[in-house]
Amino acid sequence: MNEPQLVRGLGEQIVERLREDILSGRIAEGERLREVDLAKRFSVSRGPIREAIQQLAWEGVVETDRNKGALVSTSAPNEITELIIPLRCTIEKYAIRLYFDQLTEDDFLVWETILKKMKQACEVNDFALISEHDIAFHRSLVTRAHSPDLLAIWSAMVSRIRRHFRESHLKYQQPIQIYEEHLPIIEALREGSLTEVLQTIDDHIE
Amino acid sequence: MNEPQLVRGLGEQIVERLREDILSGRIAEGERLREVDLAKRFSVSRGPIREAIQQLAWEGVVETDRNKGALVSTSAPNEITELIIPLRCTIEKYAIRLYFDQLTEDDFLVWETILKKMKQACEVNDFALISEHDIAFHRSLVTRAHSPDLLAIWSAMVSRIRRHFRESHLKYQQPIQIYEEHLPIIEALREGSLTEVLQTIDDHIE
DNA sequence: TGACTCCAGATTGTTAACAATTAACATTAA
DNA sequence: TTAATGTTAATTGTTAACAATCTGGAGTCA
Repeated sequence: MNEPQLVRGLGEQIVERLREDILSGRIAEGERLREVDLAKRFSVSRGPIREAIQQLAWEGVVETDRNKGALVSTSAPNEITELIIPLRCTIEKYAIRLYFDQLTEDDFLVWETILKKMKQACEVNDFALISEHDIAFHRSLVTRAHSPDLLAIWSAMVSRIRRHFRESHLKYQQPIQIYEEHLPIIEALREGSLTEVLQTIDDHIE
Repeated sequence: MNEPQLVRGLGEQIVERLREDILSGRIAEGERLREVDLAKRFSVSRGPIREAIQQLAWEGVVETDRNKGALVSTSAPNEITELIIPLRCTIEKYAIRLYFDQLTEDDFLVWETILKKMKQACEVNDFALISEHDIAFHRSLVTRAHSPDLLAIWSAMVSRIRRHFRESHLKYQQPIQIYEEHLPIIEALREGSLTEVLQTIDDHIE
């Protein structure tokens, strides 16, 4: 059934916990990550720690120098966001074009499940969780194309603007609006033409 | 002087050798990569091998499943190339805009050095080497912006179309033309306006 | 025959010890 | 004092052994 990883390796679990710690600010910018410290903290050996750090390094969350270990990246003044957003938009629209005429009810089930969770997160003002579900939703728009290459490129971009996601959400006075802004996309996918769908993506990402 | 890594770790060396083996076809598509075999072949332990495989995995050269190891990716019918090329073009132009008015003679020295090597590779019809220098040149257009994020995104894309680079070069009857097509870029950077430079990039990547 | 269970070998995941490199500090000489 | 040079502790790079998981086939039963 192609289950998306029931059991995850230690490395992947550590990636998630470290990324959350860093993005939330619990681990400060510029702070040094020592392998032995992390190994002790997570009660694992340095193997999975090194695996996690390598992953975070290409996400841009940390920077590594040979023989000098890893530092938490200082978040660039993200002017780069203005480049990434249109690129990301291009990719998501490209992905949708690939499968638009093959949509099934299962696809909508996946999307609606994610949006339901996002709604719940909105109702309790959990901005970190809102961001994760927001990213998960857009990611699912891409994964539906079943193209590892497409997903990899999308991921490379989004990992660089995770902070932007969080910060932009913080501006909403009514978090539920974040949820509501996603509804037109699903609606268009259900009932609209391809052109209309692509337009809603443009409007949404803006 | 900010030397770009004199000594490289075993992992990185192995990445290069494996990537070359795979892209050149010496390791076939779909073939399985066993860690112990590779460890024996390169006379290292499995640590650096795992590091290399993780790197190749996000480049899209191999695919990994948990507890099942790595397979050489079957090169997608790269329709995705038609998406990546304009994206790549956008990024390179964005990068150049960032530093266009700060160019120094050192910058041209770097580019001319790469092009000189490319010319030599063209003269002996070494297509693999031509491709590497071609990629190195465009990469240097991006690295000059000193933005790790920009470089990471560019790399994520280019690693997916390395095969495309090689195949497109093979079509040239006079390999030296590949070299010559890069000259207008340098010329424009030296003497042209920003608009003209961006136009040569568009023309070159097409 | 066909589906199922179980076992053994192969392979990856994880760990802990060892080696190489770096960074900080003390020492020395100009 | 200041710069250069050892020296040592801390840290990362690498290795090899151990644990967990998967794969494929022999055997069993309906």
